[in-house]
Amino acid sequence: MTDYNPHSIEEKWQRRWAAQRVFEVTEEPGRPKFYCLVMFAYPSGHAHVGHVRNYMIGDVIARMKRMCGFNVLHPFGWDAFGLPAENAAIKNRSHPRTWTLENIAHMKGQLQRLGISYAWEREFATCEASYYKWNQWLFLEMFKRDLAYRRRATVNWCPGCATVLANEQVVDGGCWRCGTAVTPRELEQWFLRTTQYADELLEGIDRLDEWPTKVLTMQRNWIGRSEGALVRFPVEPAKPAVPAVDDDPVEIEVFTTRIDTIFGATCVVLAPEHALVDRFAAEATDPEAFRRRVQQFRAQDRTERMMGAVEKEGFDTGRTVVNPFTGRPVPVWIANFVLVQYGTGAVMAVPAHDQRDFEFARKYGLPVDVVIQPETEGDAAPLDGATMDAAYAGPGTLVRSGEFTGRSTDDAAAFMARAAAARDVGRPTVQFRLKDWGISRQRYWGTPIPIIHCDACGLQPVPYEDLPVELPTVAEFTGQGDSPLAQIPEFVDTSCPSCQGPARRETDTMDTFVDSSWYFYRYCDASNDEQAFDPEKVRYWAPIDFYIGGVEHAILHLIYSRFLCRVFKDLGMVDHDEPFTRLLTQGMVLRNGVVMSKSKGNVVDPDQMIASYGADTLRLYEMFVAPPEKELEWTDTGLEGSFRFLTRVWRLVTAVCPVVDGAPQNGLGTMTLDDAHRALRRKTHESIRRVSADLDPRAHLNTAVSALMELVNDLYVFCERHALAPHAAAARQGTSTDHVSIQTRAVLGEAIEALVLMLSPFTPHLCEELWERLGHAGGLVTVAWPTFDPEVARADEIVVPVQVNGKLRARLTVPADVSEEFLRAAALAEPAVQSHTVGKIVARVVVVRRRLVNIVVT
RNA sequence: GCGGAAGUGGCGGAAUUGGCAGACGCGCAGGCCUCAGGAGCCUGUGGGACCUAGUCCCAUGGGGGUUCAAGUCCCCCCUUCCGCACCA
Repeated sequence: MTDYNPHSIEEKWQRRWAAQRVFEVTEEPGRPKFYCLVMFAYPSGHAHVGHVRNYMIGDVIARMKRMCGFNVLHPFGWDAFGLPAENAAIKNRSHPRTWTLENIAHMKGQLQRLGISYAWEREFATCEASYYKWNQWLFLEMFKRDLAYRRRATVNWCPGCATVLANEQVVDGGCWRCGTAVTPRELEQWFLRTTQYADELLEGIDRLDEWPTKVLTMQRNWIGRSEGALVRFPVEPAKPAVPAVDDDPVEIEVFTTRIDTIFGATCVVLAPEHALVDRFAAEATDPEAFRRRVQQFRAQDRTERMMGAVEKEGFDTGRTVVNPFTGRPVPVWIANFVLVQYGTGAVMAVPAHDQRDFEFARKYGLPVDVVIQPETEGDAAPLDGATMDAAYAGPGTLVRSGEFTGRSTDDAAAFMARAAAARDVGRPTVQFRLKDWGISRQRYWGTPIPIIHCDACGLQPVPYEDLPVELPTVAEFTGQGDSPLAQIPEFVDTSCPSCQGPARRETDTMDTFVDSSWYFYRYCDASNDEQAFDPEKVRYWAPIDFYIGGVEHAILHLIYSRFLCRVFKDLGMVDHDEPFTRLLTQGMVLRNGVVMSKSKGNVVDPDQMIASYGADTLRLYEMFVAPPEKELEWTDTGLEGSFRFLTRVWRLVTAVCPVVDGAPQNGLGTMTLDDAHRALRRKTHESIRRVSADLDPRAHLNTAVSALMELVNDLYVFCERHALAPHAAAARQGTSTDHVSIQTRAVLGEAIEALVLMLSPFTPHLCEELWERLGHAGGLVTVAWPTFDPEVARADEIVVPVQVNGKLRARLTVPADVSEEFLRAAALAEPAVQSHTVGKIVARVVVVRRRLVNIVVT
């Protein structure tokens, strides 16, 4: 018997898999497909054992599904555009491409050494023109349909990265990547019209029943649908002493979800950034003082203001508007707690029924007018604006609300919104927190936006035949100036496709999330240079059956992808509603209680682990030690335990090879077996049942491994009893198999082969090697997954616990198919039970067949 | 503040439908085998009590409840993690 030597085994099988292209697939109509995908990688440099965890999870599922007869697409690629490459280029005075390609080469080697079963022939990197050409094509299709548009907007500017960020990329007021506090900036920007699909994106969530609820909740919150009404308050003229800046009558439009409280609106409040603020300042008696106060609010830390950490402050503009429902004038204030980016940037304040408004009113002595009275119980006093100490936001009956007085809040809001529409002072509406997706980035290392600016013709799409607009090679990266592309005249200067006159290219590049929001379709047809993908191929493979990735993409990537899925559907290129049927968000890998990361200095390099223990040990350890969704605390001793287990498997299988080789397993059904043999068969079939269910549909990889460990433990006991290797005592008796019965050989053979097959998704190299040594040629990648016989898996004797008043008192060993009556009688006759029932009245005996007996005494 | 998930031995974690709590592994202890053991194999390992071959009690964050039966279902509270955060 030779020792378990992972290195030679792993190299041997990795070479063979590649040479025989065993993981490459094509469409096979009529054969069930399975699209297993892990989120592709940003090539940041070196992957650590935390990065590779999800690749290993995906590999277990892919390999298992392959054995179950599915045509499995399991591709990999690179999310290769992005800032770090550019920053590294600035630092090293090199080119982002160089840095990126080197990292890809290294990380690909790491994944290949782990034996992940990717269809490498479909690999691509998004920084290749053959990929981003289709980004540009997609952009133009959207531009044609008005789903991509340009407008001047206040955007989130990250001074650290010197670029714009989408709302989704601002985390706690800072840049999601570098953490620098973002600042507002006015720029012409490109947007994708995600709001067009806001309702669809929200409703679709209800059908994503194989996604973690956490992700669904986050998406619902992010979309932030809110039903309410827009109401216009006409602005009254400024005092005659101050000339109006212009004579247009103006209105302030507010969004409210509580139009039923509008009779209690005692002022209207504008955000400091509201469009009317400047005009009001100009028309104020002391414009300078007015502007100074506004400026104070605008200067307040944006983050803190958004997070409500700043005290509510405001001032009266001196202007009034008319409440369209009461006809009475109410003052207009400007306050720091009103957000310009939500709704209309103006609100009506109803202090009696909104806590924020209440606090504001109390601070500045504004009236608190109660217009909703709750259902009073008994003699509770009705609400009084003068004495309340908090707003009442609950349900009730409208009071002092004109013709609406007496209505219930249940339907008043909808009714009054319609009334506003009838009077032409407002309308019912739905607000979303979700905004259109700003995709302009003032950086080099991304997809150039294929638009040409012509002074005569305006925005002109680059003609399709001119795609791709390739990134020019930039000689040197300095990090100076706003947009690298804008500094390259050869790139910028072009001619208008429409009038042939001189024109300028757009110099913004696309947010890299555009690249990553449709790459899964490209895998289906990765080398197509005629179109983004052949819809027929995507029809075969999509949607993705199993998608694995980090929960950090719960909002950004997964909403953008769901959005582009709908765009492709409208383009007639896909026919499914949702791109990802099932989503698994894997947990992080920690070491010493903190997330493994280069900056924390606690990373473990997979290559070092492979050098010490082999890839199979690393794979098994990460699959076994925690469920996929949970965090995994890295321990060296745990890893050694996994190595020990594989050594145990190796010794077991190689030792019994001569015994089981050629054993007549197909005769098992007719053989007469003794108890020990039946027990092992039962364990084998029970293990097949458990492992199969644990992998699919449960994806409880850790319990699947423990079931296999149990099987191995039982096999060791069986071998010891039957004087077989690998036990030391047996080994001393020599390797002769003469004493081994045909029954033993058959039962053992069945168990060993099932073990090797079921372990193979976890530790494929080891299992391939063992499978070959068991006498099978041709590899096991597509060998059928073992099936179990429920009759064999069922125990013929079972242990039934007996409780008295819910406390365990005895155990009965009985035939599995025993009747309830027998169980009941046997339980009552048990001495250990009788000692607790003697002298008492048996009130009830609960018998659950095959589970337990509970005797209730009083 | 709102929403979500979770809380089980010394540790990682099991427990598909309410039915023997602690599978499997790590660690620890003892034994076998050995020149040796940081290899291998076997055994033990939630806590406590006692009349210690055994028996009994307690135990899944805390407290109530439903039930013959609760880690699992319901209510209240505590803690941790995550998400959203003045969204009108």
